[in-house]
Amino acid sequence: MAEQDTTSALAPRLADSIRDKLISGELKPGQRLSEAALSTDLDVSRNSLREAFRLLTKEGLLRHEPNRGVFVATPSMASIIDIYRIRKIIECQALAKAYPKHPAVARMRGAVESARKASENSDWAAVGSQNMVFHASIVDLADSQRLSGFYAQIAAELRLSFGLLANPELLHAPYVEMNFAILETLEAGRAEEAAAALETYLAQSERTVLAAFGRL
Amino acid sequence: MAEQDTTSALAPRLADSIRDKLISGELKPGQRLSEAALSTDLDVSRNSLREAFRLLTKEGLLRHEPNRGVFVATPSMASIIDIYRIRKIIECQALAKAYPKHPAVARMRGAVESARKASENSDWAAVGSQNMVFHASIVDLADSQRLSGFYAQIAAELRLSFGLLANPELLHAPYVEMNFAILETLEAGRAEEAAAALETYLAQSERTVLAAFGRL
DNA sequence: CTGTCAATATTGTTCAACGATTTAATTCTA
DNA sequence: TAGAATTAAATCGTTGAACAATATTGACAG
Repeated sequence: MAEQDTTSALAPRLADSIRDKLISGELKPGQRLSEAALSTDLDVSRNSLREAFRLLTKEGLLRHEPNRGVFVATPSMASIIDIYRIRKIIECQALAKAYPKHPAVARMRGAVESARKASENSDWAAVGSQNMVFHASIVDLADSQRLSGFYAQIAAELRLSFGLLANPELLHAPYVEMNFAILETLEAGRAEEAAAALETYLAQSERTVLAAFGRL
Repeated sequence: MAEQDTTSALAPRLADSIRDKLISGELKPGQRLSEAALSTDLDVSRNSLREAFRLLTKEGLLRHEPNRGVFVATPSMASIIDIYRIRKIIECQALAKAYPKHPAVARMRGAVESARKASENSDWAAVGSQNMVFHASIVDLADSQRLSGFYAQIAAELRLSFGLLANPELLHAPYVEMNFAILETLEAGRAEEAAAALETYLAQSERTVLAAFGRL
């Protein structure tokens, strides 16, 4: 990997590191994160670690219980519904009003192509990642830094939910070609139509995820 | 005021306290916040204060420069445009798809009524606050905790911009009756029409704010 | 088995310290 | 005197230790 960036502050780097472990599933929902244990583990002081905890708590990835510690957030049906509600509002609007030659369209295309290759290799984790890139790029169409940042946050939270679910193929594979269709429609200048397709997509995806979640 | 809530953690309370000072204008944009000075001022440790700083930085209210300290965020035209872009997407969609008997509608009505009273008394600060309550309630129509939280954040950032501008009457007074009209349209079951009116409203408000900002 | 109470562990907060970086002041040179 | 270079002061970044407050555990009595 690349050498760590010592220029930036420690706490955000710690938060990045922990976030990766959360998304990768190394840290499991509900698990308690001991300040003492983690601080010696990561070789940082308790104070620095606590600063990182605050950031992740604000992102919704950790839950803080006073005098008891921080825990990995436990996804629920309610949180999944909440997040999909937001996705429908933000992604569909961003797409509906998009300029077909926006720079983010290139990123959408790149994500679709990468997802196809990963799909051929049955690398479902990569398919999932590229799928996320595709949708983040849709939000980028709205040209709002803050909105993109917010979306990145709820996307991370959603990935936490995905981590709980078995069968990643079922969760991601069917959507590669739907993404492609949406992209084509957008580039053809029919943004409204693409947005309608995306809404259908999201509704279907939500049903799948909730069903899988209900099976736990 | 009420006695302080010692049950909750210190850092969030500090953040609340500082946020109030930011919105009220007690702390002015661009101003540097010394850790040492503020910690003795508020009678807390530097560590606790730093935790509060991180929270507010993540909210966009403070800007952090490595090894130089934190500064009150300086609103810019870019940030105002960014925020209005988000408002159009979120508020209009929330309103367009709203259920006319949603509990948040009552809060909208309360805000309109309070704003009218404040307007009669020429209490423009109160008019502005109630205006914010009205729009936050619109977002609540979408029934998404996360979305409402995010909106609260950008609303705070927008209030920071308002604080820079003179003539609060011009910024808030004209919109009281427009809010009322939107509310009536929604309650009449014409949500789409209300959303269209809101979009016009937001475009006009944005122009006014940007114009005032340009005069600085 | 259940409730009480002490012992233990963990978090919440503060303080002091020190290296690193920025900012201000001072000195030196042309 | 103006400007550049150097030194000194202030501030941040991070750590470690300390102690109070709270939560958990385990022993014990009934």
